[in-house]
Amino acid sequence: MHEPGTCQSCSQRFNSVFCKAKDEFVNQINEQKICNVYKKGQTLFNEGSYPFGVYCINDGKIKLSHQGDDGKEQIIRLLKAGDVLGYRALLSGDRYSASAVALEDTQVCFIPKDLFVSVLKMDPGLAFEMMKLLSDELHRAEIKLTHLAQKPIRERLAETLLFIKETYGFEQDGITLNVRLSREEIANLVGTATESAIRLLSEFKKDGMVELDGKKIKILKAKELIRAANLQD
Amino acid sequence: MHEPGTCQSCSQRFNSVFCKAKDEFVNQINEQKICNVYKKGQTLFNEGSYPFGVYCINDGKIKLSHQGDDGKEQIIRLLKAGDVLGYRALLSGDRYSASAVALEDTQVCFIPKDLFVSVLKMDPGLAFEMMKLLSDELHRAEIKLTHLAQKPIRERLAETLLFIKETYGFEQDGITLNVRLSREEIANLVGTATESAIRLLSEFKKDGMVELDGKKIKILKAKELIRAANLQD
DNA sequence: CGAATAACATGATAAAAATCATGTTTTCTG
DNA sequence: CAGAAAACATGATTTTTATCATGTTATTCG
Repeated sequence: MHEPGTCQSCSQRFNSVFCKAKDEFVNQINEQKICNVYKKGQTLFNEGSYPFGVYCINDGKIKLSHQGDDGKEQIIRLLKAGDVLGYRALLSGDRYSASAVALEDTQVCFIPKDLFVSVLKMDPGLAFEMMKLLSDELHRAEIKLTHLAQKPIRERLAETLLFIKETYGFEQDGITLNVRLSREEIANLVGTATESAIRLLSEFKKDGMVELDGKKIKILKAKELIRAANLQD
Repeated sequence: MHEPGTCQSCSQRFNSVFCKAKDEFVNQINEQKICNVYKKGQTLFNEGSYPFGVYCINDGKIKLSHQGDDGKEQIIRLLKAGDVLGYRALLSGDRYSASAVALEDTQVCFIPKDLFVSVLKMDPGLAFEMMKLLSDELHRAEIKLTHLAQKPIRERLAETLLFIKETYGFEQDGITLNVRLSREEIANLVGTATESAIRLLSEFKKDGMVELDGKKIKILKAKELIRAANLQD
């Protein structure tokens, strides 16, 4: 991980919600941004606290999770370089409804609330991208909601593995998922008990669909996994 | 239900996402809007088709639902006068991911896509309200997602009844939910089997929390229902 | 390095929820 | 209005999933 440069030359600039933002505003953001590194396991913000701005991931991985009423974690989003977080609460005028924790050492730029809001008001391009982002997230949430309500855990686990693949891709070998998640985190992504996730992962392994080596998960038969996920869309 | 007037004088104007929109744009919308009445059970749009604009409910009630992979309905939103629908797909540049069906005779105004988008680009007030709306919906979806993953059906049913109350309120008597939903629809809102919803409603009745008279549901003990929903937030 | 702790794994059991079956009531429709 | 269809209700059964228990393997940290 190298030092962050300017927003203008940021490798993620055209890969993020800021892709359509005017140069003039990108310059303003560059001047006021505050870059920071969060070590693996560190918290960016906590559910219940007030947002003071948005975070833009330069490099690394972050999980966003809710605390269920009984204290159980539910992971609602996985974020990577180019992703922005913290906007939901800010736009709703709410406290954070989720906590953000780094899954590995992660470099993020913080953009203060007032600046973000004022740019959003002056730059329709950014505003539109923001609406698109929100709409896409809403879509994803609604699909997940339907699957949680209707699909058995085995299918949801298969789907989750494919989702992790979509989000973080593979390592150089082309088959190992490029993120390390505990079985508990996988369970909290699927929405099930940790033991159930472990058990089904073992089944997938027995069926030859995946290979397990500690937290390294290799996808051996993506097609069968897709079948196991039973996706129509 | 009376004839729709102008958007300028619409009873829902300041009750909707258009509350902050400039008069100039409201006038434009008024000129191009197309009003329509949908009978109970009629479909406004279907999952999979392309959006040509957004719908603004003047009077009535609408359900938005997904089709699960196995064909089972999942109701993702309940809408009432003042609510707008169809924007998610439009902003994502997608097809509709849900179908909209009138729960009773409903009057809606249709605003063509191009007009809506162009106003959205020129009116930051409207754009901001739209972002707030999307953020709020996203929030709701994420909470529901967590509850689907973590809470037993009994709690979710209690929560659903309270949600219906929040959305549609009571009839004049102050205790009867102001909407008629079939047991199957309630189940599809809760995310459970119809029989389970029926069974638990009977339990709630036996416990004296609700009174059932066909599709009329009376909330007798709201406090106990809140307790049964086991809400921390 | 080695003890302590956390994560992983798996079997046994219990609880939750879906499905199946059947009968009743309500609603729709000719 | 009567017959048909749909919705509602409830018991019995099966399936799914969570929980509990216990042992093993990794990780962390002094």
